[in-house]
Amino acid sequence: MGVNLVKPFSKTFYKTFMNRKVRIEDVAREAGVSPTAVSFAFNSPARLNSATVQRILKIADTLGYAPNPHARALLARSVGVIGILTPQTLPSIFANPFYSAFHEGVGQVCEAHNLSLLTISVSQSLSEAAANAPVDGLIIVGLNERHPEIEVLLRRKMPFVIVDGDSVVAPSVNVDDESGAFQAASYLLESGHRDILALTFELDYSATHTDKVYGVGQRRLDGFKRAFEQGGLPWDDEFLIPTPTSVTGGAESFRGIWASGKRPTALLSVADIMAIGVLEAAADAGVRVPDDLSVIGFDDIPQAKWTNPPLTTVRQPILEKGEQAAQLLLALIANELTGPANLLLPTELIVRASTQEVTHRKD
Amino acid sequence: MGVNLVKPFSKTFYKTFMNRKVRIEDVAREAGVSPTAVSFAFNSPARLNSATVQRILKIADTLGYAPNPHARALLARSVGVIGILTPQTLPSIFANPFYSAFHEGVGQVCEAHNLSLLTISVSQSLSEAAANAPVDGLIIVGLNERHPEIEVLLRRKMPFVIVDGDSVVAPSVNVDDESGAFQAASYLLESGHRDILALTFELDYSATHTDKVYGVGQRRLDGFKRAFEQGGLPWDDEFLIPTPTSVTGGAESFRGIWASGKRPTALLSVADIMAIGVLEAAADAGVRVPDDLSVIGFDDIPQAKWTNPPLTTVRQPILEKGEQAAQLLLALIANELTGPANLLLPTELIVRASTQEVTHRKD
DNA sequence: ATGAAAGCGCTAACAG
DNA sequence: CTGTTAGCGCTTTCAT
Repeated sequence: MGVNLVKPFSKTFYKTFMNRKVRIEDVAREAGVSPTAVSFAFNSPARLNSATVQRILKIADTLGYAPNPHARALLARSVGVIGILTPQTLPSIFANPFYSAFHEGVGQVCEAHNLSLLTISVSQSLSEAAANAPVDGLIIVGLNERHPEIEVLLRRKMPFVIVDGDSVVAPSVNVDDESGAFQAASYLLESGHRDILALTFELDYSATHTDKVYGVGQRRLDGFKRAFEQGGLPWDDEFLIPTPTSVTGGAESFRGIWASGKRPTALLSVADIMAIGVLEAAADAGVRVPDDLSVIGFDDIPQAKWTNPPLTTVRQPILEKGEQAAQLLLALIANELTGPANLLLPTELIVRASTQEVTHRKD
Repeated sequence: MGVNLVKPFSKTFYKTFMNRKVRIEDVAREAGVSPTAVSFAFNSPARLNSATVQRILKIADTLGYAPNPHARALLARSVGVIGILTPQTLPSIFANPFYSAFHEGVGQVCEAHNLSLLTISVSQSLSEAAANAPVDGLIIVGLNERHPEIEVLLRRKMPFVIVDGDSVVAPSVNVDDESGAFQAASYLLESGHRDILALTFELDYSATHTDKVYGVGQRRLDGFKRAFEQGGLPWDDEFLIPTPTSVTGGAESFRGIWASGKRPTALLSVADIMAIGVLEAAADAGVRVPDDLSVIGFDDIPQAKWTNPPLTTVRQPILEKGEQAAQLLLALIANELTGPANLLLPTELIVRASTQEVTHRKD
């Protein structure tokens, strides 16, 4: 039964040592059974004589056979992978603690469902990247559903959920950015600050897919403005310092501000990582936080509490955001979503040591 | 030419609105051409009359067609995805700054080659997880090539590179852990410390796939021991405090040590995140670092310099490790690797403020 | 208990 | 310039 495995010139034996993967047919031939039997041995062993199953499995193992995941996915219409798509480069995603925490949340539910997580590289077209990705569904961060590239996905029936973006058709998860920003700015105002600058996301006019400014960035700005109005401080767009979303970006903005001669008593930042850069650059420049300058961030990434001084910031539940997004996506894929699912998670001001009343200012 | 798209009962029209993805055949029918023509329109437009291409593309767009990535991958024997496999849960990977930096390095080269990055969930069998993953190759972190589950991959001709693990057949990237650990311990010894405890990785006997202790963990321990020998301090396995690889793990170990009445003058840690937990717990307990306790980490994750006080640690080039691993993997996949490729990257002691001479100790 | 045959959706020789 | 045909590797009725 079955050709002896070690027969020197067995075609299968030969293939095993060539740079070609072993297919189901090779195993079948070597085991003297049909491909069907091999498939059964792997997928429904009960349908086969258990001795046969053993033999097949053993031969498969010897040959180093494993079912081709693409062929499987093609047939099963599912791969066990969900993707995260966001208009940023892969390295900048992984360098960003916000995304680490977000991935952690998504990872929790992936782990529970034994799914893997694909972080998608978007070099050119978003929709193209999405189309080529071997995923069962997508979590799209920082883009609006109405974005032309995203509408394509809708037409393609690719299941996706929107995070940090406007959405009515697709499920979505957002946090109350406006209110968080309002709290942050109000807190500063109430502490007596009247000379405040705001580090904002950059508006990248060249990238049609960057909607940050109309999404999260805009909402945070709206919150700042509302607080200013309410606090009786006229808003001026000159308060805005577009800053790269990174530690070094924040540091550079601080240096730029100081170099220009401006001496605000407080800095509002739309992201903790920028604020951390400010802290660092301020320390280097001998500017004391919070004595000389109050700094307030946004996100409450884990390291916000480790900074020196610990960062006052607006907490958003990043991990939960990831979890909810993943949960929503799985429900969508399983067709278990009845009705709209647009979540709005709360934000909360966390006062730590990087802010203080303006009256304490040394000069 | 081609059925009117909006004809109410066109089969394709119907499908478009059902929950079924549009296939190449649907586009072909609607455009009145063969599937081949549609394929050409997407993949080699030059081979078609440009008017035809336009028409096909337009119809494809209207229908919301995109080639099925699984079918494509099956045929092309490539998906444009590389995977990272490590015997840890997805959330713990993303929560770990070491992996963030590592992913960042891998992400740099992925981005350059327009590849996506799959972080694989390993619930049960490693080899099974690897087999089911739709990837062109794997970066395996923290496991030896000789591990039985990994040997399977070798037989399956799955291209992979080993990181932080022993390897002779597969390409690999390691850092000089032993020497780094030696430097760290020697530094402490030379600073007069004689009462030192070491936070080590946990040995998980239940998980056959956790080789940490025989790999990186063992090498770091070896370095510590050599330094002790050389420093004339007899080594005792009692110095070892197995600690979960997390901030909270480190904090708990600190509390455990203090609760047990031990008062070492210095703590050696095999990972920065554990050391950060120590710093935190020490601050909470009113133990001053470095006055009461010197703490030294390993890895030099980005946040090591932000801790309070900034952490003395052994730097390993994490980002470069990821980069090199990815580069090696791509070369392997492209069959451009001639001869063995086993990289050993250097480590370096970075002295910051969490350590000082023992003579300064207050008691 | 096992196998033959059809087909998942796509691409690429090879014809015409 | 366009279509026919034959798979890629696997699963799964349906038959035996």
